[in-house]
Order: sequence, then C-alpha cells, then structure tokens
Amino acid sequence: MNNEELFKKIISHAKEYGFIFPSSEIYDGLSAVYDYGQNGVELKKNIREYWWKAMVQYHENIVGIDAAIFMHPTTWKASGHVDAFSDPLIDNKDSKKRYRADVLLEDHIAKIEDKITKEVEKAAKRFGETFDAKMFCETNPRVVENQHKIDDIRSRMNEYLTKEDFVAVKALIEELGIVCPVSGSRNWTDVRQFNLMFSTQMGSMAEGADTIYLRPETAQGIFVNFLNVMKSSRLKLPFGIAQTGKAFRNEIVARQFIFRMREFEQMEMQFFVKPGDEMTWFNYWKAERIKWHESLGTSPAKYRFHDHEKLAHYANAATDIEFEFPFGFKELEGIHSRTDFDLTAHSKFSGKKLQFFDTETNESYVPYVVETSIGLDRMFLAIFSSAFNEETLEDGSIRTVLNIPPVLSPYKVAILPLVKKDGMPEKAREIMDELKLDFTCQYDEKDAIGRRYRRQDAIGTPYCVTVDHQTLEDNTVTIRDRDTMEQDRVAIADLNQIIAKRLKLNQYKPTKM
RNA sequence: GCGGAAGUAGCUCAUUUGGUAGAGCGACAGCCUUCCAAGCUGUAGGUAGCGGGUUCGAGACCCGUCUUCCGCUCCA
Repeated sequence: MNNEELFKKIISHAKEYGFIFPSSEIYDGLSAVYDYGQNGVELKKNIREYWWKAMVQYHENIVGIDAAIFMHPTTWKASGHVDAFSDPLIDNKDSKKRYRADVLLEDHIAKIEDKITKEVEKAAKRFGETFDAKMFCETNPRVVENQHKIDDIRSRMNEYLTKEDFVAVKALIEELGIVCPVSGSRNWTDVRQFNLMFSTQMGSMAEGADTIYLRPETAQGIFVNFLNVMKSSRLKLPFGIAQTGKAFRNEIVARQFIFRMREFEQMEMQFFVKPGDEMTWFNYWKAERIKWHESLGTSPAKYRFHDHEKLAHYANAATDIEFEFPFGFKELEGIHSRTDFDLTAHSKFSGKKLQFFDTETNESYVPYVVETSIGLDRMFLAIFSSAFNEETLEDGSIRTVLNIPPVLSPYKVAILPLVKKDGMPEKAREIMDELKLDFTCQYDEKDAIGRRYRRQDAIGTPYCVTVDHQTLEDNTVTIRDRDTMEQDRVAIADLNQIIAKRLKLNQYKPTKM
C-alpha cells in the first residue's frame, strides 16, 4: 500500500469512526474546514491536556491564559501582520510570477514619470539657463498629457483599491497594456485580495463600525497580556505564558485534510528571558519539546529538526520539529527565538513600558522571547496517522487498530459482559459505574465478544475489561491489552489502580531548568 | 490559481452499448452463544454531490458548478 492509499484510508477511518467529519457536510462541506466528532473531540482534548500539563502544571514558572480571539486592531499593526498579509495580488499565467497589483501600476507610473523627466532634461539642455522647468511642465503638450495620465491612473487606482473593486483594477492593468517583466505577456489572472487575516465588524451598525480581525496567531494575546500577568503573578524572569486556542488564516491553498485548515488551534508558550540568555533557552526548549513528542511512543525516526536559514522579521533563531506524515515530513511545531521584537513593537504602538525590572542589577529591560508553537490539529493528525495500523494476525485475518498512546485515547476502558445473560450485564454495569468516575468508559453487550474487541481496537481503546463466569464466582475480571491482545485476570477491586498506573507509564517529565 | 483523478446507502462497490437503483459489510430490534470482526430472523436507510442540456426516457451522454484527493504554485 502506498502512502496515498494509506492517507485515504486514514481519512475515511477518521470519518467512519467519529473522529473527523467534513464541516457542514449535508451542504457539501466547506473547503478545508472540518469538525471533530465524538471520538475526535476526546482525542483532541487529551492532546491539549497532555501539552498543558507538560507546560503549565509541571513548570512552576509557566502560567496559562486564555485571551480572546478578537483583539484591538492596532495589535496587528504592531505585530506586522497588517502590512505583511494584506495585498491585492495578480499572477501572470505565463511566467507564473505573482505581483502586487498596486506595485505593477506604480511601476507603470514610474515609467511615465521617466518620460517626463527625460523631456524636461532635453528641454533644459536646449534652453540653457533661461529654462523654467515649472513653466515648461505646465505648457508642453506632451508633458501635460503624460501628467494627466499619471493623475488619472493614480486617482483611479486609489479609488478602486479603496473600494476593493479588483475587477476594475485588473481592467486598468489591461487598459494600460502592462506586461509581465519576466514573460513579457499580458496573460493575467484576476486580481485577488490576498488577505491572510479574516475580518469582521465590531458594532452592529454598518456605518462607523470598526474592522476587527480574527487573530491569525495566538501569540499576540500573550504579548499584550505580558504586563498584566507579570504584575499579577509575581513571576520573575525567566517565566512563560502558555495558551491554547483557535487562530484563523485565510490560506489561498488549504489542503491535506486537517494539516492546513483555515480555522485551526494552536498551543503556544512564550518564554520571557533576559536578553543574552535566549540561545540557552532556545536550546533548552528544543530538547524539551522533542522529549515531549518522544514520550508519546511514536518512533523517533518520524521526527526531525529543520533549522530555518531564512529567518522571519522577528526572529534570530528558528527551528521546526517536522513529523513524517503520510504525505512526507512537514512542520508540526515551531521553536523560535523572537528577540524583543514583539514587546518592543507593542511598547511603541501602545506607549506602555513593557519591561521587566531586574532587582539583582537594578535595571529595566525588554525581555527576549523564546516561543514554542504547535498546531493542535497537526498533532492530532500526527498521532492519528501513526496510530492507524492494519495488522495481519497469525490466522491471516486483518485487524484494524489505532495504537493511540493510552494517555491520549478517547476511551480508556471498555466494559464487556462475555454473554448477555446470567447476570453478567448487571455486574459489568456495576464495574462501569465505578470506573467511569475516573476514566472515559464504554459499555458494549451487543454481538460476539471478538467483534466487540475489534470495535474498541478501531477507536483505540487501550483496555477491555471482560466480565465472565468466573467473575460471578470470585469477583475477578480479565483486562485485555489493545496492542498485545493479551489478557490478565485481576480483581475488580484493583482495576482502578491498575489502569491508572498503566496510563502513567512513560509520561513526560520535564528536565530541571 | 493551473493540471490530473474521483463523487451511487454509514463503509466497500455493482447497475453489459441510456429503459422504474442492488449486494456485501455495518447500524438497529430480537434469538442463539463461556474470549478475538464469519450463527439465525426481521427492520430502517439512497430524488445517484448539485444545477442545466440532449432524449419518449439519464446514475450512465454533454455543459456548468461544488467538494475531496494527487502534482505544481503559493504560504510558513
């Protein structure tokens, strides 16, 4: 089976067993938007909790917040998102090059301006010292005409861009006969507003309402709360602020199932450090995060670092943790040394002093930031796709099983009466009522026992507790392990403790800072 | 955005050149069953992705559109 087939199987398994459904499927779905089903929501929640514990609960100097998705519009000016992610773009179909439509028009204007300049220079030479450039420009018919052209183009361009009338922008480009500098052709696509950020209006009146963006990353919610948290928590550098939550990006091409979605969930931690210490912490978190991934038991060969050579405007070091998805190694998590870029920018735009006062040196300074940022949906896909297995058993039959790390499994225990008589269902219900207080449990009495085991395998339940005839005599049950299919006989009274102990096995423990 | 492939029941797929839409599995109800999906009986579930065209008649042919997957591109 090749990877493409495997990926298709994984996607249909996700749907068939209630992990992930296409959004609004009864209306044909919505491109690159997905809903988590009854089992998916549990797995996703467990991943989030596993991360949260590793970050917040296990580190005394890391706290969490939950910032709103809506933020003050100036946030995105300070962060650089407004400038970086909002342009009218047009592609040349022949050269496949993409241009900003306004830049193409400005270049065209510049060419006309060149013509005027040359005209003026020529005249200046001719008339010598008596030459009055201003008078010349106002009276020379060719210059006047070109100047009119420029004014016309510029005013129309500004009008169309303000109105976001991109059809008119394209028409203008075609009317002016602008060609692609690379291919020299006029074979243009439509002008499209490339705006990575989703926008909406705050205030129900259309007039006077402010444009509000849905956050394209959760990190800014942490930066704008830096002062609040520092002042209310008594934390000293180095310390971290963690957050999980939805972010939104209007990707041009959103693909590969839940790998690249327009609405997605991030798990981010911004670690504030003393300037100069950032590389030490960058390396600490690099090692720590890979350790976290490996604690989940997926083969280390599926992970690798990818150091950035070209750095973003805010970073002085950056690496990705890449995971081998069915469609190849792709970014799963980013670890970035963001310097003081964000706090300095917010300081400038807000006028607030976003600094830490170091009582050891009696100095105030803007902390540097080391960020770990992981896509929750991507982590879900990483876990789900590597857990999906079709095993060939000794008798040649095939078992479809999700080898999800037990700590992350949607259901921890299934309680199954061997047969639906002799009081076994009642006994099983009794056990279930106890266990469900601590673990997510499923009860199933329908069909043959073997089939019920396979049903649990398919959703990744690590333990099946079976009530049989012996149970009725001595209050013991069998507990079946999903991965080995082996069974142990244990006392009902010990079940809770045994399961709890097994779930804790190999769990992540942080390295001392 | 460009190119390729696909879309019939929850799933996998039939429906010979156009002639009133079917099976297996699954689900549900019941029977039978002492341990790894294969026993028996019954029930439910589809205006064939959607829209239009050709035709006496379209799941099938044509056009459009939507969605998904793959490659390129883009993004990070």
